[in-house]
Amino acid sequence: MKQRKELIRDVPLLARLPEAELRALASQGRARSYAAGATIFHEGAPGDSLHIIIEGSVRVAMRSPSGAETTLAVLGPGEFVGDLALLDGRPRSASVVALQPTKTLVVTRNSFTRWLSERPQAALALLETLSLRVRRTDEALADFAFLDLPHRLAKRLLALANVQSENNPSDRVRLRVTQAELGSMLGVSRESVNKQLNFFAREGWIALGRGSVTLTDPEALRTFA
Amino acid sequence: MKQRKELIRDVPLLARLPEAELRALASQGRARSYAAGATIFHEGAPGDSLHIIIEGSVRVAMRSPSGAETTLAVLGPGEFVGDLALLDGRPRSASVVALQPTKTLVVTRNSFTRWLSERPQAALALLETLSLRVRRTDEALADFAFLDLPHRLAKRLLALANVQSENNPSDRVRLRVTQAELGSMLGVSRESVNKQLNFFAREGWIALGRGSVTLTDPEALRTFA
DNA sequence: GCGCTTCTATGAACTACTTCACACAATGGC
DNA sequence: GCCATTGTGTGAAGTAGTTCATAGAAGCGC
Repeated sequence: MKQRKELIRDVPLLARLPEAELRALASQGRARSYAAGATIFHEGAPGDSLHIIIEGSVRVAMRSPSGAETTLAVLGPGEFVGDLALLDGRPRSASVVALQPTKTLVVTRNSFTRWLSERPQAALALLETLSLRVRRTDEALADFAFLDLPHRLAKRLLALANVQSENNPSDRVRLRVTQAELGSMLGVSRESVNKQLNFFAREGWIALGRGSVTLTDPEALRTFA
Repeated sequence: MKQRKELIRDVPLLARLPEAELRALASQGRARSYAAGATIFHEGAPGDSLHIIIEGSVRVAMRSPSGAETTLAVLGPGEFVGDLALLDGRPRSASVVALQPTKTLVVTRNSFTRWLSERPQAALALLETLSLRVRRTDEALADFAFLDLPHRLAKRLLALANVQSENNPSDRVRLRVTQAELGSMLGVSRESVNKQLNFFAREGWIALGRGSVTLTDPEALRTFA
């Protein structure tokens, strides 16, 4: 019980709520575990639960009619997925798959909406979080409209580095991501990502490994993007 | 006074609130008028007000470093802009320009947040609206990643038709939009839009005019998209 | 009514991506 | 240790978009 409450503390959205309210939400949740590669929920399915990620990481993705996939986000501990279906009652807008063995805390719609309607402050915090999300997505949309692959890729690498090294401010950040994954995030082919990464590497801005990209000169990347 | 309250009734977001609460919000708002082409607010500016559109229409757009523009949305009476800056306290994420002579009802941050924090139901309704917005934007993002111009264009025409003919369910919808505007919505050049529209026209699905696109066979367009 | 501006139309040359084909390297299962 | 799988690297050919140039038509200001 103690542990769960502590974990929820890390959720940016909820971190500022009084302890008693945290305890109330935590007590409603049920822990679940997923193996690497397991699907937490499918795009289009009816949704009545919110997952707070306790451990591991997940990929949020949408599928095109023709079978291609685009990655909307990769989320880790302290973040949550499934809130949309909960708030507006519609089917899941995207699929969520565990990237590693992952533990989540599942909160059902009933307990969440009851909890939320009793706590105006939580609703305001959630509004703020959703606001930021709309901003980020709008920005991504603008990037798609304006920027070519080299610049989008540079931006994305820096964004990934930002997320990963929040507590570890070392200069050389090593991103664990494949070129195919980058392609699916950017809406381009794996080959194009490869060629562009090799260009960055020849400039000395990054170093490539199997399944990893290491930013050796983030500053140069930033001025490029 | 009566009139203002009636107008707010049309805002989808707020339409289900009890009358007394509507009156409370309306009494906080101040009417403002903008000429066609006037800027309501600028991307990057500090934002402390929400605009509810009473009359006319506005274009929400972001600008690239190199000066190009992308249109995120075109909104009409009953819709609102500026909510993000109000909810998360950040600068304006996009610029808003009046397309026609436009009247808005301006609500300041102070009165809005006070009003909102006293009304849990309103917060829930807003959460639902923002949820739907996140969904729409994510979908737009997926369209950018998956679809080529012909399909994106077809989809956009249908979406515009949907918005415009909510009350007018006639088959032949006439959209008042220039090809340059379509290009800025889709992130492609005006010329590409032109060529694709002409293809649709040759197929007999639409008819073109100066500053307008008329959907003559929406069904065919839909099966194409 | 005349001219200015906005909008549509179209072709030619260019570029940034795509798909396909293939080679090779590292890792994991057993 | 071997094989199957997953990931990277690269070139050739194709294509969907770009920019640039140029033209005409429609509306608007006065």
